[in-house]
Amino acid sequence: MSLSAAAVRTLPSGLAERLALAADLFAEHGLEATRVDEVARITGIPRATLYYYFPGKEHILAHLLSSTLDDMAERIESAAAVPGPGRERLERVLREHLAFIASHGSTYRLLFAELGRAASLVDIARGVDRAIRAPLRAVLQAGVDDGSLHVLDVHAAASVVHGAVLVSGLEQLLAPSDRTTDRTDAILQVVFEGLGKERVDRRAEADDHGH
Amino acid sequence: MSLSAAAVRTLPSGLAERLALAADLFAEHGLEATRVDEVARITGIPRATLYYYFPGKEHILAHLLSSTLDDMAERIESAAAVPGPGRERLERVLREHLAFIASHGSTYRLLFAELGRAASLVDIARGVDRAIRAPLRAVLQAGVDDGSLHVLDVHAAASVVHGAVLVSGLEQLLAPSDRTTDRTDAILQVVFEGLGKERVDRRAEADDHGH
DNA sequence: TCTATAGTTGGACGCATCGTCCAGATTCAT
DNA sequence: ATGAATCTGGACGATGCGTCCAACTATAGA
Repeated sequence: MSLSAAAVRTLPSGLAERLALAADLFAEHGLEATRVDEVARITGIPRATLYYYFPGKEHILAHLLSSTLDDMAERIESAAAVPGPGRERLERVLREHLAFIASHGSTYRLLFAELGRAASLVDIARGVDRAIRAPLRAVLQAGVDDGSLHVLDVHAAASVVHGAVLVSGLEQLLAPSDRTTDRTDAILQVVFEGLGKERVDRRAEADDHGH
Repeated sequence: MSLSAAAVRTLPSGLAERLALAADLFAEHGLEATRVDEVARITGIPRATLYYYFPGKEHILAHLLSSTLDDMAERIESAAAVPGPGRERLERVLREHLAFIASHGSTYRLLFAELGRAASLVDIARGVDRAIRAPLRAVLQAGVDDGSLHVLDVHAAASVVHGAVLVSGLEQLLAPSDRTTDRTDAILQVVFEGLGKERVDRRAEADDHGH
């Protein structure tokens, strides 16, 4: 919806479903190395029909990315919407984001690959901002306002957190583990506590002993 | 050198130099959308000569990425090698990394774009690990050992920090600013201090007053 | 039921670009 | 000077994109 790649003609929902089958293809080979014939074969949608709905291959990909982004936006926004202090909302958003990467691995990789591209799929960058960055900034700001987060520069913090989750999440994809939860906790620990030494550890719940 | 893409024949240094001119091309259009004829035109190296040295287009790209990685490895390793507490070495590495991204923008974007790709350029991932991740883990571990860093999980911390710097750095590329230093400081602040509230704020400079 | 309109498809086509091939040119060491 | 290695122009086959169109199917209205 949000991308300029939006179909000139409205795409029947049946087709939209079957198109999703092509995501892995694109993810594995990249945009150009993916053959339109392959997409047609995998999805069962005739080539001519693909070109009936899309002006070209890259628009098929854009549609896939776009709908993935819509999914993500929805999940992240609803995680962000749960009331509570900014700090907790942020944590929820980050967990959701990590979970999303884990479940949509292949598509997410693509999103990430096309992200830097200056050329054709620019709108993707906008979509990423809408789906991820904006909600991130919102909860960060909320945390600043209610004093539950230590944030001096919301914009910088959003970049840092986004990158941290993105790269960590992708790394988990490459070296999958059964202890996903542990890893998630480890990532969040770094994000919240930072790497610097000086701090009063207030979470006296675990083993620890004040300071 | 390190990548399997290493030329079958040794590449004359003259060509290597002129080849660098093609980096922007690849960066802007991506691997497949970059025409070999364009590469030939831009670099002044005849097409036949390109194919004399490289088995194919993607190997040209791999060579570019590989030598960029070598540069980066050198700079980051030397930043990491300066003696001192782990915490300071880490900071130096991160600043170097950010500076590198800023100066090698286009190539770096590509590196990042091809990173997730499972297919042809796998070795790139290995190169990134060698050039960035390994030094990062080393200084993090040093910080753990000498007590200058607060790190529970070196691997997770390396991912987080890498992602933070990567994404923040790329973002600076897209929206360049004259106050690069400020931004760098803001990024490092988040990395070192984290987002959690509870801490003894040693920077008692600003207006604040508890909460 | 008939018919017009929109949706859908197979198949052939033109075109761009890749990578190959090779004959000839150039360089370089002996 | 001569042979070997390096380099280059140009032609070629193959592949895959996107276009085109004629035919087929569904649907809706009369």
